[in-house]
Amino acid sequence: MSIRVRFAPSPTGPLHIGGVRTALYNYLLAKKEGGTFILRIEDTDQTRLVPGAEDYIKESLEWLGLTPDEGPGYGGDYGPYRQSERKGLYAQYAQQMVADGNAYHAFDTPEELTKMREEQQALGHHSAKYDARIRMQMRNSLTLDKEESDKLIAAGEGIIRLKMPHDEDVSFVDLVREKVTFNTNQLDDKVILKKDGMPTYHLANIVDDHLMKITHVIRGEEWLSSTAHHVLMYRFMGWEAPHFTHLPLILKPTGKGKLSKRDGAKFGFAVFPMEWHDKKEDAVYQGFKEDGFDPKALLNFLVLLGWNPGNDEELMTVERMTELFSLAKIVKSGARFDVDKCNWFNQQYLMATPDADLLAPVKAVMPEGITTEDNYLQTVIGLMKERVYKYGDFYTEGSFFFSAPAEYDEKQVKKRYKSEQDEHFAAIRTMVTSSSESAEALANQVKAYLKEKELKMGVYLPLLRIMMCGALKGPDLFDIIITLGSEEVAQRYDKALEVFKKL
RNA sequence: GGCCCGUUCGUCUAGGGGUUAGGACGCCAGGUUUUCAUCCUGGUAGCACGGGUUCGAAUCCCGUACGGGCUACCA
Repeated sequence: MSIRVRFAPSPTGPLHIGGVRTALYNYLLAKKEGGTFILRIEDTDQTRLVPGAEDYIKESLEWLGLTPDEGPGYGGDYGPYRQSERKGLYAQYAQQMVADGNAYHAFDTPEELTKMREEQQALGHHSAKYDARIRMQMRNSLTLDKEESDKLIAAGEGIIRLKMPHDEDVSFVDLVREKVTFNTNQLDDKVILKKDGMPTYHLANIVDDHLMKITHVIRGEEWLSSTAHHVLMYRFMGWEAPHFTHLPLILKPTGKGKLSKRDGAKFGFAVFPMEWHDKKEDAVYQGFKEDGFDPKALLNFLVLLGWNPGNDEELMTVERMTELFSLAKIVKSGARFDVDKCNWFNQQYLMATPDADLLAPVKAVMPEGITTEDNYLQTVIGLMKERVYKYGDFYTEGSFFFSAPAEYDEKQVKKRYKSEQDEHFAAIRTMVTSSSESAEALANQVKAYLKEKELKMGVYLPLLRIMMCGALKGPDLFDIIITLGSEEVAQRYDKALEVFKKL
């Protein structure tokens, strides 16, 4: 049987980086096994829907290259792929479970539920569950007489809850954790069909996974605790359950807890694939795309956060990941998000990408008002690419390619500059402002002069660099001079010397 | 609180009864460079703790501690 996996996000906001990794693992398994990667939108909670979130998810997946084989807008024989459009499908299964005695109608109001929880809390039961012990004290089709209950159901009142069997161990195999067991006495009677007729996650999930012939469920660890409910429902329906794999969570770089939406701003990096404008909060969350990451680098970093190929390979294309991927090698424990390593991956990709291919993404993140010839920018890219991490760094780290230095490293200038050197500077100026055939030729010319006059390279060259760049950093000095062009070099030269004299 | 899952360098991880506990990021030092970066070489640093089992435990078992998740008519 062909493998079918799904990535099933809820369109309640932007796609979190943990979700990206979940999508990636699903994608990799599908591709490795020649299976199908499905996108399913889990929008059963109408109150939490966020406009634009679904489009954001799809755009993000496409930017990352994780394009679904089936899904809303992608076609497929098992649609619709949006749960809200499948609304009519779910009730019959809930009703079947009721008919079989595995579920029941409940009529408790939210107030009654709150009251029950408060009472239980007062009795010393922490976060009381609607379970076997409690259900006989509540208003439902199990406690009310049939006539009354039927009347309420006919009036469209109530919801449907799963009826947990008494004291039964429910086990399932998690492909990374092996056997996991829950006792039904610890499990609550989960709501499966809501007042508005929508299913909850639990029902929608098993119905759709079954109908869509999903073979492997790969999802975050937050679902591990409710998997016993799902397993039980498959059993109630007489359906074969898919294989389960629960992924360890991605944790904050430091401190406690899982990586959250706000950690991006807190630690200074993106936690979303693309920029997200939160209208409700009137806030903008940064994205890896806008931050200047190569999606391939992001994926490479993410794939290793919770999985390894079993050897020392780290730099991998998606094709290579696909070859090597295996659920068995997924790690059990949570992984901290390490910004440094993420940057390092991007740098590796940057260095391996031809300059011409970098042109477009670098232009895309250039600040407004900065316009350059493509040829010029490509030269800058070539010179700068092994000293930057992200696309935006070409501008910030290589600012001297776009405007003359506004200030100079005073300390370094004072250490080296003396006005007696002016005669030599005049001579060097002539060399660097006349056209040279190459950086190498110019370098030889200047160095020959310094040697002839018995001057120190360690004094003149750094000063020359500071004239051009403002500081002791950047690519080869003579490459910079050639790239800048004699006119610009002359201007910077004169301006800098003037400043040097006053220091 | 209850239930479930987990714990190897600071971080990501390999190893899964006998290893000098391996790699990568970071960091440090040296080399290369006029500088920064790249690159090369070297270094730093780890099996949470306590009991078992065993000739022998990082590895198996139990407990403790710590971390994580769940505990909604959210997903």
